[in-house]
Amino acid sequence: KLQQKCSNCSPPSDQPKQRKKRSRAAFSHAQVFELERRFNRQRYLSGPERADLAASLKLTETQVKIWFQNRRYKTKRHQMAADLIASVPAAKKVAVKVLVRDDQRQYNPGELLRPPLLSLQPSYYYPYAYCLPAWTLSTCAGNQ
Amino acid sequence: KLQQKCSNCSPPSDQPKQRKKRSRAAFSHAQVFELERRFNRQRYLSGPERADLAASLKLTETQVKIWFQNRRYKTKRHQMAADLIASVPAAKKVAVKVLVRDDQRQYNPGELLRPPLLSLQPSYYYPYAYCLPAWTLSTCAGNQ
DNA sequence: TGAAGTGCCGCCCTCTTGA
DNA sequence: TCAAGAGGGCGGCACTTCA
Repeated sequence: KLQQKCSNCSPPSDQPKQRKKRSRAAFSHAQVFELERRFNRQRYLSGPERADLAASLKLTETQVKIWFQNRRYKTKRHQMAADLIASVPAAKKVAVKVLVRDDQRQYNPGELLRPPLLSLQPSYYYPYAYCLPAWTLSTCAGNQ
Repeated sequence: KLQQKCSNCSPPSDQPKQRKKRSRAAFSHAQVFELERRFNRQRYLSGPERADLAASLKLTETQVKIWFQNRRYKTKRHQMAADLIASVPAAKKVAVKVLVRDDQRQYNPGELLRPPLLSLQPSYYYPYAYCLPAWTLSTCAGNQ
């Protein structure tokens, strides 16, 4: 765990690394609308789904992937903030008593930065689920 | 592929790295039987499934994970070998004509190193699929 | 022989940056 | 503001090791 694997790998550095020239693409309203609509339906995309969506929106798969990633994170932060202000008023909900059964300690103000780990959401979370070896194909293909 | 990223990372090397003393655990017949039985049913385990199985077999989750990984690879090698010898005798099966409908080209002997990509298996492939944030919990918890 | 080691890939999460 | 960069984790695949 404390290995700091490759933090400074390839240190000989012949090139100064080129800085990459960040571009900040700024998607169109239509693109954002479609992404938002899809996100509302599902929070994670499989490989093929991502490819289709990217193609239909004229975006790269990476852009779609990153957009969903950022979108998920944004939602989570808002959720955390909402949970925070909802729990501060000292008005304990009954539901809370049930949900935190595995963690009985009282939360100090500082600790509240970490979310309850059991959000008040329904099932909500749904990390990636593939059902086809599509990614295997692309992986093998790109594996020069 | 020809990157050898971290082959000689951490070169200052204060310690000679301790060699790790590989132990080669050799699972019991009962454990292997159960693993085999499960593998016959599903080739990939989700996080919770892995945890349950590991607990019931008195193995670590890593051991179960690695066992499935090795088992998959072994199966794949055998499959490749079988495909190879099955296609060499120039005795075209009828089934083949149907299964490769999307790829009409004739296979040259050299290309046969790459498997048909449409194995003779049923649905078979089924890369990991989660449905619960269980791994999120452990990830967050173990996050230093 | 087969569990474990090694290296590389991809996706995820978290936090930060800068156009 | 928000797409993208950067760091760290995890599982997978392809081999290789060696008890």
